[in-house]
Amino acid sequence: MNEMELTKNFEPQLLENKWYQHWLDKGYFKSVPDNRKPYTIVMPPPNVTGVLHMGHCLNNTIQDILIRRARMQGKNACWVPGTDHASIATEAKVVAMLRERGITKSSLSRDEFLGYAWEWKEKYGGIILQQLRKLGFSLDWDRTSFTMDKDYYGSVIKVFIALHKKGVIYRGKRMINWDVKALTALSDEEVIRKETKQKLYHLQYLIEGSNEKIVIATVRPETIMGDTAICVHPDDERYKHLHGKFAMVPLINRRIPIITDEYVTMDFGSGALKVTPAHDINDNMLGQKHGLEVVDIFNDNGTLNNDAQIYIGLDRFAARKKIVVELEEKGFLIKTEDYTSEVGYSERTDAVVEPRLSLQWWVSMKDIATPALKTVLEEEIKFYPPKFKNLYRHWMENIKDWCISRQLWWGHRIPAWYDEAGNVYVAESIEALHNEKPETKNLVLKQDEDCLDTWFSSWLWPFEVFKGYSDPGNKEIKYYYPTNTLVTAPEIIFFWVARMIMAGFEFMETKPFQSVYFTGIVRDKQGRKMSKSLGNSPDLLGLIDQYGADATRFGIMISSPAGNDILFDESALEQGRNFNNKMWNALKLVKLWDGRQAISPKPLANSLELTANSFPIEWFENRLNQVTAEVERMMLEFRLSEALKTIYSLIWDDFCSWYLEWIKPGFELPIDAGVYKKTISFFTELMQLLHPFMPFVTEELYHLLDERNDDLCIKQFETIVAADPQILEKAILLKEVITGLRDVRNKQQIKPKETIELFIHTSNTDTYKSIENILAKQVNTKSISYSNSNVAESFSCVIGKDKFYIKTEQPINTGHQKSDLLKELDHLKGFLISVEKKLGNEKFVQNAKSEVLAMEQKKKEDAETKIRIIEESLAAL
RNA sequence: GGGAGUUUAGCUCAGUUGGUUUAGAGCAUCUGCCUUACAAGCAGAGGGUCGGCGGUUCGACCCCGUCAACUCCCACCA
Repeated sequence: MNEMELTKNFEPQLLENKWYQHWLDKGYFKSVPDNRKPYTIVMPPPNVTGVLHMGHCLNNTIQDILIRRARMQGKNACWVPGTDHASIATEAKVVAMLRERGITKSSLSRDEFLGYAWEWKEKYGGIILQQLRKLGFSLDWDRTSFTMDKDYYGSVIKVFIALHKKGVIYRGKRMINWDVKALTALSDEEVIRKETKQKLYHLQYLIEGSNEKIVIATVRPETIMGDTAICVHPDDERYKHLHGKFAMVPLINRRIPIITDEYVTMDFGSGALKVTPAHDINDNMLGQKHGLEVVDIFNDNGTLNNDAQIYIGLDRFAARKKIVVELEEKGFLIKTEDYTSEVGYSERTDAVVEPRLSLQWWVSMKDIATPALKTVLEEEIKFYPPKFKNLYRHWMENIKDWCISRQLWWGHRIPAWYDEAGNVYVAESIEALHNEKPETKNLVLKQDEDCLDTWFSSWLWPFEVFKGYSDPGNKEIKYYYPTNTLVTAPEIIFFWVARMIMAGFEFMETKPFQSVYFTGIVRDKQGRKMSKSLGNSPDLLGLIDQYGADATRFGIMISSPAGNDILFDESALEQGRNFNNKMWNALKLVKLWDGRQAISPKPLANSLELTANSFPIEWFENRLNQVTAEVERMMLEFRLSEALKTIYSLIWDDFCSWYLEWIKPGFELPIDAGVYKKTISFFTELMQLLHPFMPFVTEELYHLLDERNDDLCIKQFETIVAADPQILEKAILLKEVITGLRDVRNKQQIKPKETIELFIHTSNTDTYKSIENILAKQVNTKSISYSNSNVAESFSCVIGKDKFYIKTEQPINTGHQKSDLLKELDHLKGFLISVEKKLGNEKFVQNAKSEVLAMEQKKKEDAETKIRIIEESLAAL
């Protein structure tokens, strides 16, 4: 390859498509069971309605890093993609799409509607999966699953039946959260509670048979028509004389009893509570306890019904306004105050959720939660970061039954049939029912209109993508399950993570995954969560176009320590792009030397004789070993962003800034062939280490570095070799000396091109001799010599325990030198005092470990030596 | 109301069972450089009494208590 062909900067766009297609063509991402150890991740299925956003990018980049690394470590890596049918979200999209075409859902039959829905799904449902390819994700696309695939659908139904048979699923009339916009029940988890400014209205109800009035406080005056009691605390002296009496509901004059219950807080409002069992969870509980009548005054869509008697057909909030006016006119409203409380909103439609009494299907959770709680507490499933364990435990210990029926068509239809007498029959299909119970053949049966909560299908995801329930004991489920790591957002720990663990134990008799990595939530610079409604999500595809996929992956990973929220800042992507460029330019430098190689005078590898030339190689080899081991440790603890930082610094600082500069031959001089070869091999190893994080640029450079007959993507890591600490220490000294001398040059304003004469006063001449040529090049000396006495007319400085004299043409600014030395002396003396104090402390000497003691002793001696050298320098000035 | 978390350089964060020279990185800032890969760069530098107070310890960024600020989760105060 001719260096002229290499562009000035790295240009990712074309390469990315090229390499992704190449990887696919080679089938690198495909997995079939074999003799290797499996490493399995099931991707959290995005909604079919979804488009790529930051959350997906973060989430899936993490998974891709884990999967790619596992693949390169010789494991059979299997990453399963798929989508979730997202019942309520998709149905809302389809309804909106139909509305644009002038079609209402109610004008369609169920089958017609589902026809449109499938059409929509086929057209838009794959968009997000296509977008994921842009980021280079190494998913096994042949395994793409969908929660409404035929077999998957069948399994969901079978699971329902199995749980129903066990009595875990039941039908019950309970208070549910009703979404008046989507016209469906919601689970508690789908309700978002938000602080909402409201008014607290104080209303007076007339006591029957007297002129006395009782005052209650409410934020929902429109529900007074559903009142069936007033409740006071039994000990409340103010109301004792009213016990057992009746009050009249304003405007409609219904006679309701005054009851007592300790539930009532005496010092809130007036201490009297209106009880509306149909429209409030607590009131309902009170109603049940006291046998109160239930008057439901709302229609499904949140308008008032006939039982409300007044304002029939009006929306609840419109009715509230009018009722307040009327109550005021008629003297029932005595006070209004501002009041803030939490109001529930539908996660999907943002409508204010209406508590409502309704007949729904439920999953009894207590029993199935038990093993799922235990497995996390005992860390058979490990959470990263561990703080989520507590959250999980708290929820699981207080778990409530799960409402799983939704009044929607898009989803898994509940396999229950009703006869005309209202009896319920649960079976896989009408045919199955007839077979099981032949007597049902003569009945007129109607299937339940509702479908199941989306999460009732996605809780089967980790095993059903391998057909673990529909085809139990098959080869794939045995091989891939339990999966290794689940990577997901903490927001869905209850929706999904907890339920998957329950399903794992319930249906597969074992956990679904070994560990769960909770990512942070992506926020904007102001710390706000990224959301569609705020419009603060950046255009991810635009960013990929602008910076490249690798830079995007880099940017998002470098700023996301496990479990911490990440503040998205485009400058991180810039850093990623610059990193690409840095590596690209390093490649250009190395390629410049290709064809300009000189034969190595002696073999470098395994050479026992350390020549000055071989030190950079010796060092980098060890440094590489050291970092490789560090990265491995970090990866095992899921400290991905730290691992990336470490590799970044290894490449940028150690390789580019130090190593390449050290081996760089003089202007237009040839490079030692052995050094060249080693450099290519280091570069290759660096690319391999980085590859899981930034797959495209590394693959490209891998191929540009040398002729290859394989791809980096599947190149196996070598076993980790221990690093030699002595060589590493020597390099640290060398770097320190170079930096220190450059600092002197800078401060003395010695021009970069001007050479200096360097004299070293050291007890360790051999060490310096072996790295002399590097030192000479790096600080631009014309000579290096060793001297144990002061060098006249020179500038001196102390680095480590050695003293350096610099002679230059320039006049020396001793003022600078003096103040620097004094500053350092000050610091050292302070330090020495603290160390001496420690060593003078008898208790320290008695209690501290011997290593610690020895170290303190050494600190003291070192400090004393340095102080002596500096004082000498000062005296010589 | 209950629970959890956070507080370290101007900003974003590391700091792995309390002792490796009185704290590290990236970004930003300052100084000098178009030096034979890279100005999207190179070489250097400055910047922190680790939120406040108290305690345990020979020794605390790290453990305990307390106060303050912020964040999140859960919960039925109308």
